[in-house]
Formats: sequence, structure tokens, C-alpha cells
Amino acid sequence: MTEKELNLKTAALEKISHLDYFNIAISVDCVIFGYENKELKVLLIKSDLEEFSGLYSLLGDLVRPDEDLESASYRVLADRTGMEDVYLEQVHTFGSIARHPSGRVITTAYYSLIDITHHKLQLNHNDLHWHSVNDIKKLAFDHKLILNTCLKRLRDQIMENPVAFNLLQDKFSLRELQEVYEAILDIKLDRRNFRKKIALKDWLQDLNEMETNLSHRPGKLYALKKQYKTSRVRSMAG
Amino acid sequence: MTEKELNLKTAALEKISHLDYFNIAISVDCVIFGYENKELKVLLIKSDLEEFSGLYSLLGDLVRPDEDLESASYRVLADRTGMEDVYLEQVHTFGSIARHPSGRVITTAYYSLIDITHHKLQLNHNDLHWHSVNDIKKLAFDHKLILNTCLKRLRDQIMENPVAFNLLQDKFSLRELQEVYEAILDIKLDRRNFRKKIALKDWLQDLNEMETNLSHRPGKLYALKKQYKTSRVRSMAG
DNA sequence: GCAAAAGTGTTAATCTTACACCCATGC
DNA sequence: GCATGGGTGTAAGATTAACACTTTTGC
Repeated sequence: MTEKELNLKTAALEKISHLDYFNIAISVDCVIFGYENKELKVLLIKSDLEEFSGLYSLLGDLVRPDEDLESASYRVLADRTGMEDVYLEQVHTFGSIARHPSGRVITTAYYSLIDITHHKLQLNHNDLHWHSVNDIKKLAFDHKLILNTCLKRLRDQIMENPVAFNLLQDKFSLRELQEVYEAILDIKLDRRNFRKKIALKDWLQDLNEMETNLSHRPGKLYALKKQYKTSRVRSMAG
Repeated sequence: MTEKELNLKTAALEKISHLDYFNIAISVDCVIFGYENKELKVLLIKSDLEEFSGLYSLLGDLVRPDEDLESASYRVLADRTGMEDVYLEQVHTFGSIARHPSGRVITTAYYSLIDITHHKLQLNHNDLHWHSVNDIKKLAFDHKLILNTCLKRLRDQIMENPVAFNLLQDKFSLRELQEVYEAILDIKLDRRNFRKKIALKDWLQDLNEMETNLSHRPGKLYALKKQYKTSRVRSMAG
């Protein structure tokens, strides 16, 4: 932009000078994490592009002109999982020129945590599947980079903010919670230290209920305190 | 996107179905921090839109179809400050529908730290000025929100990563460094504890030089170790 | 000698880590 | 009674926070 172009002008006039630039599309890509069999999973779909035939990709879609970024992400999530009230957080925007073979598409990555037992997704159709994060070698586009970036963010978050709970059902034992943390961080944790740390955070409500149907001593059940439950209205304007 | 649209198709075909969506523009906005007179400053320009007449805004520009997001940010920085090798980090992307009066513009915010004494910007022209961060009440667009978001990120970063040094000249005393930290965090720090903490990080090189031209006892001068100096090649593919 | 900031160490409090035993349940 | 995990405390080490005196320089 030259100095000349910086002079005062109306929004309408500016719009005209912008027209050249309206040939970049923007998408959102959602790294949807789930948890099952003591493993952190991510929801992937077979790429629908010939260029990436055989590869999986994250769930994403172009942002519509009349929706903001978060709405687009929630839409992708709702379309794919049938879930509405989910944890969603923006992580990073990826804008390399050649990242999409169809043209210039800049994508904003979000990560989401859902209770894998609650969604109503039609996994059998449309090649939608849960994949163990640790087993993922290659993805379409730059989606492996996006996944790694989101995984790092998730790991950075879980000790500070009560977000990992979104991967579990409403009622859970401390063992189950610890196993979620271990799956996310991909390390073993000390049971006593873990329980102390969680107790200090004061995130949990003791339900005065016990696990059932176990072949060992049942543990107490807890729930995340109401004030920490994810609600769809989140921090920053998109 | 319906299920039908999810069938395998070539990139070329997909491009056609995308055309509807190429009416969103993307911009970058740079929160350029500087430091002077023990205050954290940010570089602002008088808004060139009638809608925001009298208000200041961040420095930004639309992203060109042939440049990635980081290149666009570096371009904005170079155009405005004449500086090339600066610290720049992506923070967040803001995509509310009505955030820009000229149309749908999604913006990715970067923050940058520069040595205010080194840039060669023509402050007198084009209403470009340094403003004390603490004095900023209202900005054009959603730029106050963007500024706050970047300031928070900066505050979260400085104890973990050697970035605050970018605000200072190459040689500095520990007092100057502490004053930078105090300006960023907007709190007073304990001198002994601050020096201990910085010493532990092992970021600094003792230059065996002293301050000069002071009306009190001069302090030793230090420089950031070479391996921590900002180079333009940065982490993630933008 | 006075003003201004440099330089420096100890103690208490907090947090983190490592580690082991008895208990309740299902089989 | 045995296998499995539940539940719990303590001690050592590391980190953080609070705090004061002597030294060097310019004037």
C-alpha cells in the first residue's frame, strides 16, 4: 500500500480497492480429540481430493461469508458429530501459499474435546473414523502440522485449565481422569501426586457415588463443578 | 456441505464449488511494541476510514494472493518501520462478521517487538505515532481487543522465552532490562529476585563493559547470547 | 558528603518429586 | 486367598518471595 492509498476514504471506496484481494478463501479445520481405550484419538475423514487419495484429513470447511470463524467451527463439529455444546479453542492460522492444491486457502485451526461415547456420528458412512493420535504418520494437506500444533496446545492447557474433562463422561473416577491425562501427555503420572494436584485445583465435585461393575475395589465418582462446564459462549470474538 | 459434495473430486472441480466463498478478504494486523521512557509503547496510525475518523488503528494490510501470512506481516513491518529482522509471532485470528465496515475481512494478529531507537520510520508523515499502551482507551475496528490479546500473549511469553530483549538496544544493563519487564508486566519487580531469575535462564552474555555518562554508579553491560537472537526464519509455516 | 543506583545472600514458605503400605472388591 | 486398583502421607529438593546493607560513581 503506497502513501497515496493511505489517505482518508470512505469504507465504500475502500471496498473497491479491496476487490483484487477477494480471491483468497478461508477455511476452518477442527482437530477433534476423543478418548477411548486409554488412548487419545482424533477424528479424521478420508480426503475427498484426488491429490491426497488414500490419505486422511482433519474435518474442515470453508467459512461462509455470513458466519464468523467460531460459528464455522461449531458447524463443522455439529455436522460431523451431532454435538453442540463442545469445547472449542482457536489455536493457529496456517496460510502458506501452496498449502491447498485447489487454490489459495488460509485455514484457522481449532481443537475440540468431545466425549467419544456421546456423539451420534455416522462413522460407517463417509469414511469418518477415530484414529489413535500416536499412530498417525501422514495426513493430507498440512494437517499433520496442524494436528501437532493443536496437540501441543492441548498439552499446555490441561494443567492450567479444566478442559480434559470434556473427554470423559459426566461421572468419572480419579483413575479414569488420570488415564486421560496420561493419554494426552503420553507419559505415566504418579497417582498420589496427581490426586494432590487435582485436589488443589478444586475443579471437582464429589458425587458420593462409587464405580460399579468392576473386578476390583471401586473408586469414588466425581464430576466437574458446574462453573467449569463448557458453555458454547467463549472468550474472544472470533 | 452435504454428503453429496463430499464425494471424491479433483482439486480443479473443487475450485469451482469454492468460488462462492472467495469473497472474504484476509488481512494481517501487527501490534508493534516498542519501549521508551520506561513505558511500553505501541505503534498506531490514524485510521484512514471515515467511520473511524479521529481514531487510531493498528498497522495492517490485506494479504496478497501470492504471499503467506508471515510475509504479509513482515511487509507491513518493513513498510512502516524500515526494519527487517524483527521478532514477530502470530497470536490470534479475528473473524467476526461485522468487524470491518468495508466488508468481510478476517484478520490475523501478530505482535512484534522492536528497538524503538533503531527504526527509521517517518513518524511525522502519515500520522504514525508511538502511544503508551496504558493510555490507549479506544481504537478503530476491534483493534483494542487485538491489542489486549497480544499484550496478554507478550506477558505470558517474557518469562519463558528471551523475547523482551528485542525492545532494547544490543547492549543493556540489568536495570534497563528490569525496567522493560516492569513496563510490560505493569508491576514492580524485586531487583535481587529478578537478577537471580535472569541469571538462571542463562540468556545473557557479560560484555565486560560498563555504562557511561550516568550520574550514579554504572552497571555492567550485557547482551543477549547469539543463539537467542531473533532471526527471521521462525517456527511454524504460517 | 550526598544522591542515585549497583551489587549481593539468607530465610521462610511453597511447590514438586519420589516413594510404600494397607484396604475393598470380584472372582 | 489372590489379583486389581483405591486410598493415603512424608521427607527431600527445588523454587519463589520477602527483605537490607555496603559500594561506586558524578556532582
